[in-house]
Amino acid sequence: MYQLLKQEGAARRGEFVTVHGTVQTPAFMNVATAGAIKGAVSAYDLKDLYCQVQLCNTYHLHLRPGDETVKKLGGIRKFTGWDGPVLTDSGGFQVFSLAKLRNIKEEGVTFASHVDGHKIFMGPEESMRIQSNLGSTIAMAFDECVENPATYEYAKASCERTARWLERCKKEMARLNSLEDTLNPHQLLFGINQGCTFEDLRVEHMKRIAQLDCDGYAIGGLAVGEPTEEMYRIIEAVEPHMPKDKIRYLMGVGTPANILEAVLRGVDLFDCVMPSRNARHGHAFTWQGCRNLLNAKYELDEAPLDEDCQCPVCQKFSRAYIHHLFKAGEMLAMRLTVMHNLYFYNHLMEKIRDALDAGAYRAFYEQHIEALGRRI
RNA sequence: GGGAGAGUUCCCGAGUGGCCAAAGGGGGCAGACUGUAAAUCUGUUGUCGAUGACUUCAGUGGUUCGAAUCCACUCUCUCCCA
Repeated sequence: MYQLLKQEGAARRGEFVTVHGTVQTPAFMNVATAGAIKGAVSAYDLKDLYCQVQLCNTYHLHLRPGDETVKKLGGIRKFTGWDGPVLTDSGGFQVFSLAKLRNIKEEGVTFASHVDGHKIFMGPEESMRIQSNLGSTIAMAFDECVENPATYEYAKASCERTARWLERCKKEMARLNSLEDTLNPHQLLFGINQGCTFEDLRVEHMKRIAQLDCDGYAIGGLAVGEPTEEMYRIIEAVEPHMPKDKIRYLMGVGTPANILEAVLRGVDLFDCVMPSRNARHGHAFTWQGCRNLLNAKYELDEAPLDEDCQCPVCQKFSRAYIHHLFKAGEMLAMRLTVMHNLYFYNHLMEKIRDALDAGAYRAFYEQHIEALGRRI
């Protein structure tokens, strides 16, 4: 359950209590799609990085190693060695990202496996069953993440269907949670708001799913190619209609600046592949902006990735060394940079919470928003 | 000493008369990445006063309207025989 501790404008400081641990919000979830954070970072490292919640993916784990297998091995938390809360994404986003291979109907979606091309059918019930087998703390509703741009007609039909799917998810989850051999009888369900960039569809959809009394509410289908200002506009339109006593999760977002902006607009929870993916591609996030360690200018730079960072990587290694590791194709380059970036994101959230606790979020925002968006 | 082959742009390597500033790799330089089919993708990589000009394919000289490509000699390297 979510408890609002403090509010400053729309920005919220809260606490989300689950059977697998309490999450201090605003929080960032570290993305471990197939059960591991890419870049050779294990659950073993996550404590050092102040990770609170790990996110795993239904579709990927269903394909490999198989959700039944994960269940036999004690569930996703035991399997990956991470004993904190885990949120599993529903596979809805994969329907979108595997766009060329899909066929969407009322019952669900048929699409081709990216591993071997075999046909997979997934609907609300299938997604809930898989997530139940994975035994995550939080299951996400099975939704359709519509491409941008989309026509009004398609967006309307799609988000109405997503609302109907949520009702089915809720029903199936209640059934699964009451089964005797379920891994987590207290598995939570988050509903997902859709409606593309159409404010009226977004609001209407939000009002409708708010009545279903989910354990949390997510805003999905943003940061999929629309201008950033559009995203902020949609959050502002939807937020007043989100239940105050439920946690709010902005899916797949974002840059450090995006997070500051979204917290300002009342969002509590985030996840994004950016800190890990960009790290693998040589980019380190810092309080002064984002730097590309591949650049020749770091060849003789003995400073740490971020002079203001207390992470294990910045305590020991120089930009010059990490630059060299990237040039030499050493996997340590990725590991170190991913670790730094995840620490940076988690630490950024901690600073945001500190500022909210002190009633000084607006000042914190003003102080950092410009620098965080820079490229250095 | 005799015979055979080879020298191409930062590197490897294609090119055997004009469509060649020269394929393709690699490397270099930069960019992208937002619920991860992503250790991936894109651009660029002779010089300049730049929709054109100039210099370059070991060196020198030659044949030709035109040469990285043909000829002669020189240099260097590799292999085989002594």
